Amino acid sequence: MITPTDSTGTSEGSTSPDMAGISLERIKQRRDFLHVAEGAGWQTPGFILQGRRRTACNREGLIRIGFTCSRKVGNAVVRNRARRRLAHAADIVLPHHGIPGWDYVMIGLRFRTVSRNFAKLTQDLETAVRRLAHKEMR
RNA sequence: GCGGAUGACCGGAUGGCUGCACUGCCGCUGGCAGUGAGGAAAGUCCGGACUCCACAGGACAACGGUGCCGGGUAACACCCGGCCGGGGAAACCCGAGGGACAGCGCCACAGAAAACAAACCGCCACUGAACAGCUGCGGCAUGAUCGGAGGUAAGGGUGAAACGGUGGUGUAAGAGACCACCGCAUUGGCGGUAACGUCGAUGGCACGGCAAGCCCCACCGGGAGCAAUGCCAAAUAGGGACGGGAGCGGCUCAGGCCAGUAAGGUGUCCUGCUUACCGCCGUCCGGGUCGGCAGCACGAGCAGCGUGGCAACACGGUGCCCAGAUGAAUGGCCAUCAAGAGCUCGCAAGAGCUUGAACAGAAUCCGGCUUACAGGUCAUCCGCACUG
Repeated sequence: MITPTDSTGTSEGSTSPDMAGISLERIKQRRDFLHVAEGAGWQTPGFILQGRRRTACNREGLIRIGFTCSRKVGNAVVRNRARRRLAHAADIVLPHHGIPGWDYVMIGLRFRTVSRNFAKLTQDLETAVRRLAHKEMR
């Protein structure tokens, strides 16, 4: 019920000219995950978001995003599904609401990441991004 | 038709929109096309392939595994066929199924007794005592009670298991003491490749169970694993080789300023000289972390055909190429259709609505085993009922 509007939203976002300066990249190195984990965190009903501004910001318009779903989330099928949902939500939200120059990590939770309504999952991500920015200011 | 047994199979289909990974192409911030999970991909329990290490001669010891027979296989703890034992009315199912005179050990509870014989309740005759009975008064083919010294293991009861079983002869009562059948042991014939079966003879019961307690016997096994292993190789630091490399000022009254610098150390005390060494600079070499590439998908491969074989399987020829990621792709939604399930209406045929799902995700690759699994399909067989 929500996904058709979501999918058209992403297609508009990726092709819109005002978002041309922002690009997304996946975090794959363990030391990057550990670096982000030292920053601020915010728990939502569907996941935990960690975020940190990169110190050596060589590329200004870049947002990096990583996903982690440990074995506590469930078996392999459930883990893959949780990771895909988080990645999809990040593709929708971060080009609009993410702060360039930041690294984010989304952590999946047992049962809740998979069962959470997807529209609410995207809203959670928006508020979490704002909260992290607010925490960083203080 | 109902109930059951066994074996095999499927694990929604089609279309659209939109994502992801890899490959190829193009007019390359992108676009197009192709391909993209399973029967268990799982558990990581066995067996291999392939690497490296060790030994390069295998054996012995230790440790681990396997354990009826024959066959299949690269190999196996797997598969096929058979044997034996147990279960079932049957189809069929289950079985770590070698050795208990090589040795050690154990046999709880119950029971009299648990391994070498014995005897609790019993049964039996003998004998002694007193009592009763009978008497011809000497006693007794008498009855029951108590004691003594024996015989016996049939019956009772316990147990997973009790020193062969059932029936008879026999006896005081009994007992393989004897007989018949069965079991057992030894032995011979026949059938079978064999496990084993079968027929007979002899013996006369001796030799309890547990080897899934240790053990013995036979056979098998060197160790570690794709994060194996090989190649390429940046920055930083460190190692080695070769080469290079000698400077000491000026201004200002002073404070200070300008210029230059790796310019300093070691060598028997000092001075001078020298580049002998370190530190310094350059070039090269080797090791090596992150990373990249190979290993890595044409293989004990898949489909169907033929031949041999009861079968597992083998052989032959035909066709096909079918995931390859590395914080790890293969997803989501919609529509239509289909097996099935539920509810309502209906005598029924049927109609309407809802649902349309399980276990679960490749990670070097194969052969197995085990475990999980919504719903469904097919074949063969057994029993019962019905029809003819």
